[in-house]
Amino acid sequence: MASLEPLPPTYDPKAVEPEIRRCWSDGGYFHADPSTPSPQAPTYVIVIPPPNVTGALHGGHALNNTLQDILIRWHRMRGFNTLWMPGTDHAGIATQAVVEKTIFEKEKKTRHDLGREELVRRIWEWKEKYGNRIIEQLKLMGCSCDWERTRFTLDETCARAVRATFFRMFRDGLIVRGKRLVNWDTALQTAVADDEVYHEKVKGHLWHIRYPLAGPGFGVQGSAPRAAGFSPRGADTSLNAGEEDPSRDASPGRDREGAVEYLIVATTRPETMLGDTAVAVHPDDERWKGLIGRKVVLPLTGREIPIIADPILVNREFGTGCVKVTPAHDPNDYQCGLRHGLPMINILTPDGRINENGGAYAGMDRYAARRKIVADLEAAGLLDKVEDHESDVGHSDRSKTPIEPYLSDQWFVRMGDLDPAEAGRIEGLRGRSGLAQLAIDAVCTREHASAEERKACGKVHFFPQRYANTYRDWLAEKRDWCISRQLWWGHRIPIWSKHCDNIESWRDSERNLIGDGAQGVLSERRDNSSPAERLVVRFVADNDPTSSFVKDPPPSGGFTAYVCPLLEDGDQQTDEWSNAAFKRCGLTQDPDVLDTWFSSALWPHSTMGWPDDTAELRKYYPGSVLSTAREIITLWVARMVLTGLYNTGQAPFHDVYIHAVIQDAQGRPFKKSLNNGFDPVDIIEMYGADALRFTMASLATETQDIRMPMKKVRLEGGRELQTSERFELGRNFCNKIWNAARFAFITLEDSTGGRPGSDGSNTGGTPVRQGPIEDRWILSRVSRAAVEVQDALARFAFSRAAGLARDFFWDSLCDWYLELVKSRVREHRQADQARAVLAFALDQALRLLHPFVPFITERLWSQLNAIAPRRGLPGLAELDTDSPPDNRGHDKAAPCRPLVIARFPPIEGWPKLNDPAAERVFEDLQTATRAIREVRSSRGVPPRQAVNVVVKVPAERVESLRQEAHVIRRLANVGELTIDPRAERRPNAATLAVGDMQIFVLDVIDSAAERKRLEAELANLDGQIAALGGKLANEAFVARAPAQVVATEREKLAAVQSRREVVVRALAEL
RNA sequence: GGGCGUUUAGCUCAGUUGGUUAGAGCGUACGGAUCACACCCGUAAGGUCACAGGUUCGAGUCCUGUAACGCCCACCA
Repeated sequence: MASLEPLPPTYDPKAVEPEIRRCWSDGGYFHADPSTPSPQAPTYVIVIPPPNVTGALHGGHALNNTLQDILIRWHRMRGFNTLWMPGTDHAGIATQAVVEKTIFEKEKKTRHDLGREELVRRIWEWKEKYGNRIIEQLKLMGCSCDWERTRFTLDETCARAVRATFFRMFRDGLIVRGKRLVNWDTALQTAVADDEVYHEKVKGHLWHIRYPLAGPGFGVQGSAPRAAGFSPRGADTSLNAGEEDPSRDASPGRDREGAVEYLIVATTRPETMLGDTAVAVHPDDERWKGLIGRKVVLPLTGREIPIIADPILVNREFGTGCVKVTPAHDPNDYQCGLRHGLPMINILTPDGRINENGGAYAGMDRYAARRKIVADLEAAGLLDKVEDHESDVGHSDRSKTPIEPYLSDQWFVRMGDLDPAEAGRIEGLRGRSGLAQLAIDAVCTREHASAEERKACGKVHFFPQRYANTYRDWLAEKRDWCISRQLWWGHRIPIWSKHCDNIESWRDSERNLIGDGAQGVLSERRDNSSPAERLVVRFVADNDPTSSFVKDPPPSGGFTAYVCPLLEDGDQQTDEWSNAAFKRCGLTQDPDVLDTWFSSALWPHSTMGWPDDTAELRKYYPGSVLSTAREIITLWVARMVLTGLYNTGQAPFHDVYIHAVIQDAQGRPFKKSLNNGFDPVDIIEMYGADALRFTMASLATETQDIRMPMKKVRLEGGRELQTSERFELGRNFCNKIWNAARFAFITLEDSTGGRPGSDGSNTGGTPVRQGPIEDRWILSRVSRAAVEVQDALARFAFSRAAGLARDFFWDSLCDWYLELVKSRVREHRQADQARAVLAFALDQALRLLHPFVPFITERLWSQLNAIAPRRGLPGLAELDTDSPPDNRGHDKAAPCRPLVIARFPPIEGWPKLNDPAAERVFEDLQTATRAIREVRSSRGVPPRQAVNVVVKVPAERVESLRQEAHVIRRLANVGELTIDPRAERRPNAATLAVGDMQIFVLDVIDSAAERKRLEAELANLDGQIAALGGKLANEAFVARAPAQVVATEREKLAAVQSRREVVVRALAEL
């Protein structure tokens, strides 16, 4: 690094960032080693929420990864063995859809044209080509992940953990097979997740259909022909159903004698009636009470279906109070069907046509069938009426076509409570009743006052704490987790199955499978584990309607055998290898893949090499913090806790930090479709990575939303992009840091007595404690800033931490201290000590700021090392820069450690530098300075023109104030400054009363303006006196408020009153 | 429908167990090409803390209710 070239006056991130990135990368500073720096060093670990491999960096990533990097860099500098584990997620459907789309656009081929193997190959190809984009973007941001460890949820390390977990869960009876309604995309012929379904209002109709009652003795005679539904006589019998009948609504479906002839049900999807298996009414509904248990004839099919009572499904007030029940095609009906043990008739083919269960309508597209059915019902006189109806219809986000609820076989993880005996046998449940309970009990929902208490509690803590409830409430439902997806991109479900007509045919396969002969599939394994430890077989009897797994094959009748092997020593060919082996036994692998969240759930331990007992797992698991968005508390966080406990016995992290969601000015979340977000790479291009990061940190308050007004700008090249003025906050601050450092470098180099530190006594021989007040003050501020910033970070109060660091740097260091150093250096007044203090303060500031703005601070650090290599304060604050880096340092050749691994200011600050008295006095000086400036400004005194000032202070402070007078003189541009305990106001002087001082600014008088100013001040003081006096006159206050508070109020009143006297006198003399 | 959050200066937000006449950044106004920085420096103006009750000696802060906005979850025959 060419450190000593003069720095340009404006910080140029583009000139600095690539060089710094290379320096960090070459030095390997982000790499974590389980045994370095020392076995005793505490560990700090964050696993990155793996971004979607198809993804590009967006605002949410910029925020979340900035915050994680701040935590990581902070702890690395504190000497922790620090690991930030990076990686990407294969993101099942999202990735497959993207690749399918590009293939279709280029080659007009669907995945069915390509076939499974070829499509998966193409997706891998695509992933290798484009899958690192987001990683590269994270590097641009300066994220200090251990890139050597970068994982992918579909790589072999993760795949082994997936297979091992599935095997264990299957063995423990926690993975089961079942029917389930999925959101079926008939265009893509795949199930899509709930969150991939969007709802759209669609104008449709509500068809009211008559279901005639079945059985003898009901309604009019001749119900049998009507029951067939097709009979024209069906129409004849509905005598009173015409629109002209005013009594119809009051007693629909009754004949002239009031006997019930038919029930009317309403539906938006008439074709689903082909799969109806009941009509439900409310049990307390007087209209239909007597019919419960009878049957109706399903029109068009002639099937008889029961009338059942269901208070959950039926809303008495809605429509006729009768509901058709189609368990295979509606989620509510499905639940109802389960409650009543109803048959479930699937009427659809995967591509959305009516299947063989649809009788005459089989083979028709569902919408064609709908039209035909409506026409047939009308012809049969069974269509009561048709209403316009607007309803929310679920659409697939991928194909934009309407979703069909579709009943299919799926795999589930059981979340609920198990039979106690069963639960007790499962080691992974650690004595809990079930997986959901295991995860619920791991999280603390109580408030803890301190970090120590939290640690003692031993559970996972959420920040902000309220999100613990979101987590717990969702888990408390204990709904089974559907883990199968009808996709090709993902972890294939490690289950091979075979249907057997009888037990003998199974015995053959079994011999092949686990026989001890050479032909036994699993004998190819290297280890000596017994078959039971590496192979689990479960059976489902053909005649079991619940499809429950049993351990032994049914002695009679057909059944399906499900085989789950533990394939943990495989390689990338595992699927091919095992498929071939099992094929020889007549077994075929389940075509589905696992839910993406199944592998994400294992991320904190799979990335560390579990199920092997690796050094990484021992050192870096469990992690310290998980930082993520609230929308995946349930999908991801809960499942990580659950699998972490189940597999390892330990929750995967101690704290969960939930960051806010960035929204636009209208409060809408950033969405691609709205194009209301920003591209962090654009922001880095325009303002620099540090500006992006500092702004992000400043925004990270505890609220759940962050609003970010965006605006469009057009670059010189004509490209249009979205940005926000708020990033100027970060850019301006970086420029300030840059220039303050430039000034410091000039000052430090300009030393006639050699650079500070060159002789080892870098305070110029002057004990800092006796120097000018600004030295003691800024050093005390350095110490306090170190404490306060770290205190805020420890509470995940990023905005506060950034604000404190900024205030310290800009307000204290730049606006006050540097301004005072200027005159000292120029006047050679204790200049060496000023340089020493300046070098120390800048050193500490760069360290403190590094986690927020790493690039600029690292660059300036190298310059500071060259100019002032030794900058500790002997006896007061020793620094690691004062001695050469130890042998464990990463970069032995460098004269100084790079900032990225330099020591952070101590968490307890620098106790020997704390000087509250100096801070108090300096505050008074600041107040006096500001007061004089105000007078100058309001009188229009030109900045260059000095004013003369007389200050009256109590006699005991005269000496000390005379020593400190340079602060006021310099910063308020005061010429003659007289300090006199007996000073009197002079004519033409403006009068100020601050603290215990009276300040007279001479020869600036403008009677009218002065009167106005004094009167305003008087009004202000009177207001305060009224408030304080009223409070103290209140007997209840004096009696009940703490004595301390009362005493403070009395002191305040006295001080304000004495200031008032000064003002009154000045007014009188005017 | 269930849960959660927000409402403080023109804008975006702080305000730490209740205790000065409520703060910051941006924006605005005035002054400043002073040898670190105009992406800067100095100064100022700007607030019935959404509304209505209550608790308290004392409420931006705690409680109840109302309103508006927003997020998550569930559901809509």
